[in-house]
Amino acid sequence: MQGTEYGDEDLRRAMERELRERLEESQRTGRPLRVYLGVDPRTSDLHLGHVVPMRKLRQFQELGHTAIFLIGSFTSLIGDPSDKEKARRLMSFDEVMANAKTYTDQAFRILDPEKTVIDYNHRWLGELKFGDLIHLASHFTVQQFLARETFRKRYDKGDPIFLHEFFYPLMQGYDAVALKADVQIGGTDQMFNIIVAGRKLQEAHGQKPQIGILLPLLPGTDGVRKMSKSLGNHIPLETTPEDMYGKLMSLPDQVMGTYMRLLTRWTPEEIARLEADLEAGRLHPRDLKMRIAREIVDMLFGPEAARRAEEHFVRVFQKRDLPEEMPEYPYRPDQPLVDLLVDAGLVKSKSEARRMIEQRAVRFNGRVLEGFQTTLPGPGVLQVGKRRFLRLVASEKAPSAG
RNA sequence: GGGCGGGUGCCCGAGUGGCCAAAGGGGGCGGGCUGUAAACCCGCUGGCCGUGUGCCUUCGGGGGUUCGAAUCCCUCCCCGCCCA
Repeated sequence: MQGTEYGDEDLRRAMERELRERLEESQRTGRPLRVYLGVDPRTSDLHLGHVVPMRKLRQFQELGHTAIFLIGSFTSLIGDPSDKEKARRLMSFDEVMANAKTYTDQAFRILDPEKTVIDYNHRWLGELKFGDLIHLASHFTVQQFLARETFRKRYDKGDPIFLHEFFYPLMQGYDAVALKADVQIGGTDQMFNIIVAGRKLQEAHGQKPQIGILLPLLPGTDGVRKMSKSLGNHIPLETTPEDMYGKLMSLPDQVMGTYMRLLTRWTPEEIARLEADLEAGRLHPRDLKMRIAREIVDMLFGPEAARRAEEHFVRVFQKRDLPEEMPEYPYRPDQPLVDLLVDAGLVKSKSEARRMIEQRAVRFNGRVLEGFQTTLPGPGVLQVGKRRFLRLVASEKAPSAG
């Protein structure tokens, strides 16, 4: 149960005991445990925050248990209210399935594709009748829901709480029933869904209640709030090793410990040593962060990609050299700078282009450019800010006469 | 269904006839500095061009009053509270 977090000693002890018993039983009977992790495709990206529970799932997988990666094709329609202080938009099934399209590919960066069971909860949630819902709901009181912090806050503030939001835990709880889950993995914000809703509904259906493994939440790039795409503080899995490395380097120093503990493959002893070195001034914070970034990129993309990502970072951000590779765009002698920046996609609008020029953020071959209507003397490297680069190349074909 | 309060830029929020492209904060971006795309400091943050006391679009939707509306009126939609 290393690395778990329950916020309540009794619960922790109970879960530890039950897990031990269930593992022993599994060993005795030869029946692997059914361990599941559910992820809602509210967006198209999985991110580093998802990696934490996925790695835990992978551990069970390696021990020979059945790992189920559940895609919340139905729960996503509502969205989990557990971690949000406002109601979420209802989504359409098509939208959700479109988002889910690459989820499995992304997940297989961590999970073993050969051994992972992929399932979708619309298969059973979509089949429930109104009467079934009434039965599920009858196991809970409104007070239990209102006691939850996120609903409590909204209630006190006079913010809307929609009735359908109460269905979310019922749905997730029923997932555990449908999957006959022995263990469910989730973040600490899943306490209610896993421990209350899931276990209660399983017992009501004559099943042994699942064991909840609750893992700490990974803070996002702001270093404070839970990583989430909707908060804009996420590091997506679907990106380049260079981008991931850079985003990791922009983390505030104070979350390095959390990242080491939750994401790296390092042992607690190694982490303790690194932290002691940091404390004593033997290890530079930047260097530690570079090691963390490299380790995480290595884990997800492999050692070679991690090495290249680090090189790129040193070259572009530390030495302020040009990146090895950059997008190309045809050079046109008559194209005014403002138009060029927009057409090439370096900025979103001409107004932004003008702002960038005014702020002396636009460089050509290393020299700051001035004047909106400036045209460039020839092919070369155009740069906006520190990280937007473009190689202007002579067109391969001469422009057709006309 | 009734009464009251509310719906403002990416988010939160101030503004209750002109000084409003709209305070302040957050986020984002840029510059400086650096140890890094941390921290810190400064600036920018609707669009368009002719960069000007410029033009266009924006304050839930539609309509109106006015020389002029985020602000007033009508109407519709949505949310909260209380009542039923």
